[in-house]
Amino acid sequence: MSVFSEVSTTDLVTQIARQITAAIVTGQLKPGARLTELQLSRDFGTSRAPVREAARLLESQGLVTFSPRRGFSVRTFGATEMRDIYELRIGLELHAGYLAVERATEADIAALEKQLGRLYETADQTSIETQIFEDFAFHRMLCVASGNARMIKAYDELAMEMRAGITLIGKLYDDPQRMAETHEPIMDALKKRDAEELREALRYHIAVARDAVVALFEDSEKGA
Amino acid sequence: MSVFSEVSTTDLVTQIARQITAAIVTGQLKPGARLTELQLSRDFGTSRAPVREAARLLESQGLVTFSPRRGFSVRTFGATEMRDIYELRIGLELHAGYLAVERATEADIAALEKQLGRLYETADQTSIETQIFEDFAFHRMLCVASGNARMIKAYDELAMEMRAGITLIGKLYDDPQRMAETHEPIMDALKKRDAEELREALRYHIAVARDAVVALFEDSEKGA
DNA sequence: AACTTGACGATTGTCGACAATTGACAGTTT
DNA sequence: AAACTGTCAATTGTCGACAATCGTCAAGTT
Repeated sequence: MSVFSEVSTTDLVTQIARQITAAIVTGQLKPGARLTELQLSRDFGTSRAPVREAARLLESQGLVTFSPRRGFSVRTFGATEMRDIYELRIGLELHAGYLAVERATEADIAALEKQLGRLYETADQTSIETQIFEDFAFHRMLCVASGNARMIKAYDELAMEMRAGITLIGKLYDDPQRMAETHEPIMDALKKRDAEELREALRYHIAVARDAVVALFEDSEKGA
Repeated sequence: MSVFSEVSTTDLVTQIARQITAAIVTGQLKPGARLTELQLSRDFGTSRAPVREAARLLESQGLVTFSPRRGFSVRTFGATEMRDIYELRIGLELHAGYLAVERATEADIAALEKQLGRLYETADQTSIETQIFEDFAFHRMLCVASGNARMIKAYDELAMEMRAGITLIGKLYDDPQRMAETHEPIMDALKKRDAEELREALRYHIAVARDAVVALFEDSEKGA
């Protein structure tokens, strides 16, 4: 074992993608905004090539859209799109839970309980982004507990889109404390390794989130 | 309404991505094979830029892997990876069926029945690829019938990986006729709009495919 | 006045070249 | 002989430039 740790040599594409992603999910870049390559390359102090590749990467993640000869734009989210995303998440996460009941290790469950604790800890944080981050981390851990790597990848893709959409709305959880509490039935069912109970707990939990998000989107669409 | 139809101006990236994809899913490019940009650009008669972008596109689809400073390689599939993929597909497609029971239009169902007919028609085809293609088309239509656009996208991503993996094995269905027949219970349940029956039909159908594929991969891994 | 045409600026599509890094091989030292 | 070091070919990372295309807007025509 070496005394030294590796030095990071992250390439430009990764760095640029990260920065654009951050700008989108934090709402600094609003949906529909055009991302011209020249402008971005000026901002980053690079040439257009890495910017293009980073943008294509984000396109595959569903954060930006691409039209030939028109370039990249920050993805716009509609109510039906958010409904679709959450609906898919239900199918995904219910199955992750089903698998986790059989496969979750004690370490997995311990990690989930610890994460549940973090939900309560951050409940008084004013930062919505932090709360969302911790909430997503909990659900991601459930996917990890499913023992299915592809499941995690699929969840990450969805989470990115959900995060961008939620940030767009600006608010979601009226009561963070209560939000944390609604994870308890999920935790209980998993600890009991009761597949059916976990299924229902998850279905309810995500459906509530779906309805809240979709309603907010529908309102904002009516208003606009 | 114009007399003329649009002329295609597909850009190089799309064309290149298509060709590489075809080469991978048909097995002409074997897993692990390195894709050097210069070589590819020579083959396609273009510069490296479009090749890089096409390769990154395929990476996001899971067909090729990318390592910094090492470039692109055709993705290698292992037994556990294929198990994960099929497992996720189960969660996905079961939920698609659940939604389709409520949302499928008569046109959706008619399209599915027509596609079922094509399964029988192509059952005597020697080309495995054609059979796989038609089979996948059937299941894709189920996702379409779910009325969830995001579901279709997720399925397409999975299908691409499944197709590449299956082609790698070279064979899958011993009896194409029987393969076609096993779709009947799915069709019946959907026509009856019986959610629970459809769920079980799909679960069984996909689980059989999963077991077959995983077994083939495990054998080939033992052999190698 | 409404429509068509033409030109212009902005932006993307693609290219060829150079710099940086990697992996392998040979040469050298102990 | 083993290990280390230096060199070199191969490949990727990045760049700047040119050509092609699109949207816009003004000018011209009916």
